[in-house]
Amino acid sequence: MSVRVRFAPSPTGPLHIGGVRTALYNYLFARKSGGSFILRIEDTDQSRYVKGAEQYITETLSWCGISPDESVGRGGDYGPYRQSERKHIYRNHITKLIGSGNAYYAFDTPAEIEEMRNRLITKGVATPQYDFHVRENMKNSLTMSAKEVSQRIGAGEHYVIRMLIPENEVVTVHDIIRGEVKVHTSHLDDKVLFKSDGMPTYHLANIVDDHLMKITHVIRGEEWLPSAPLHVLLYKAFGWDIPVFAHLPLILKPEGNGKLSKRDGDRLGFPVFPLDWKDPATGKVSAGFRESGYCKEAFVNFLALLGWHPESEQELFTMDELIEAFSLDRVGKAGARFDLEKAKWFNQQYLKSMPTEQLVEVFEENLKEHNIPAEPELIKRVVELVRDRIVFAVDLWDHAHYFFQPPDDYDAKVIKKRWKPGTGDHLLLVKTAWETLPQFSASALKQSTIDYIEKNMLHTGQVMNCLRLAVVGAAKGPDLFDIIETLGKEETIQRIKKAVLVIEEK
RNA sequence: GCUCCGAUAGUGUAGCACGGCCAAUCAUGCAGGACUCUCACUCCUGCGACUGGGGUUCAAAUCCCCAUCGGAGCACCA
Repeated sequence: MSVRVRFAPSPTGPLHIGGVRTALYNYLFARKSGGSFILRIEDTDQSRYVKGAEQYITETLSWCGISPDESVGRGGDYGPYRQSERKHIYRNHITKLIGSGNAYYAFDTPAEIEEMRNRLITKGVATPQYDFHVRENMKNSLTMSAKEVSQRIGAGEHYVIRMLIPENEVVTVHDIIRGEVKVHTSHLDDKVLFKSDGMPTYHLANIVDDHLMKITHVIRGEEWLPSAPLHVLLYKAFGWDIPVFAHLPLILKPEGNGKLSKRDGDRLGFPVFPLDWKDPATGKVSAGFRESGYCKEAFVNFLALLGWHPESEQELFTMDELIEAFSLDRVGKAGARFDLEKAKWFNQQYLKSMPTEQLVEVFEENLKEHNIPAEPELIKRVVELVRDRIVFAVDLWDHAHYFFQPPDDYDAKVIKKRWKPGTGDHLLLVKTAWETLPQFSASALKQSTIDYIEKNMLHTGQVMNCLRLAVVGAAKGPDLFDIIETLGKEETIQRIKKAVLVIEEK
């Protein structure tokens, strides 16, 4: 039987990176085993539906290179792939469950349930829930005649359908990552399977769809582990084969305790979403990795290693290499802490191997934004000079803007440390020496400068640092003579004259 | 509170199913150094961990028990 896995998000907001990782692991597992990866939209809760969320999910997966074999957009033999379009299917199946005595109608109002809970609490019951202790005392098809049940339903009375949890059993969940997880049914409650609005709950819809879509492995977040026993019971009640489970460890916030949340991103200033997300209600924008300058390869690579470790010590993976190396039994059990530094490191690694042309494209955009026209040759040259010192492609501007616009101020700290009486004169004399050079090349400039320094018994740093300050405005950047050669004779001379004038005046 | 899950350096982790090769891996981070006009890059060196307590054993990071700490779940949400 061929492997079939699914990613089944709810369109209630932007996909969180934990969700993206779940999708990624499903995808890797499917590809590795030559199986299929299905994208199913779980939109059974109309009240929580958020416009644009489904689109966001699709766009995220597409950005990451995670392409579903079957989905709303692509279609497939097991559609529809949106749960809201599968209502009738759930209806049919729940009827079977009632027929076999595994589920029952319940007419209790929310107030009545609340009252029941309060009663249990005063009796000292630790977990006041709708279960075998109380179901015989509630308003449901277990306690009333078939006639009364059909009368109530016929009269249009609101009702839900609940799972009848068997009383004294031990349910075993087989999980690739965690081994066997055993839970006694006395701790489970009679979960609602069908809501009074005519929609199934997650539990029912999920099991029915997974079975109908022939899902072989359920790979999902750890937050589902507690409800896995219920799901096993449901498969059994239907008489279906139970898929293999794999509950992925949580992604933890960078510092402190708890799982990573949207608020952490806002608070600490880093993205927790793959793409920018504009909340349709508030208009607030949450930052995404893509817009923050991460390349998709780095993002995927980073995510893959968040909770999974390959057999080798390899850290840099292409998607194909990930598929090759991935296996569920090497997914860790403990929560994986989100480490932004590591994410940056990945991005830097990918930036290094990125073709110059791609970086040039980014930088051309930057220049356009700043209304600076420039020759393609020059742009390329600049990108080559600074590309080693950036973490994000968008950093190019920070590291290269001075090639296109003269500094408008000079780093005060550097002035204080390096600029001595007489420095201005030296710079002007060096400049004069340069002007007589037959060629304005880095090597010639360097030779000429060294000659001057030696002849006047100066220290290298004394002159060089101030030259850099005059040309760049700060103590940073690539080789000074490369910068000057790139800038050209006229521009360099202008900048030195201006710098001496401005700094000596202070 | 109850149920379930987890715990190796600042962080991510390897090692744990089959106990000795573990004076514990790799990377990141940090510190120092080399290079150098500067910032980066690169290279070198260093820092730093088996949550605690019992037990089993000749031998425990690894197996067992307890404790502690942390997490998740406990809806007509998914």
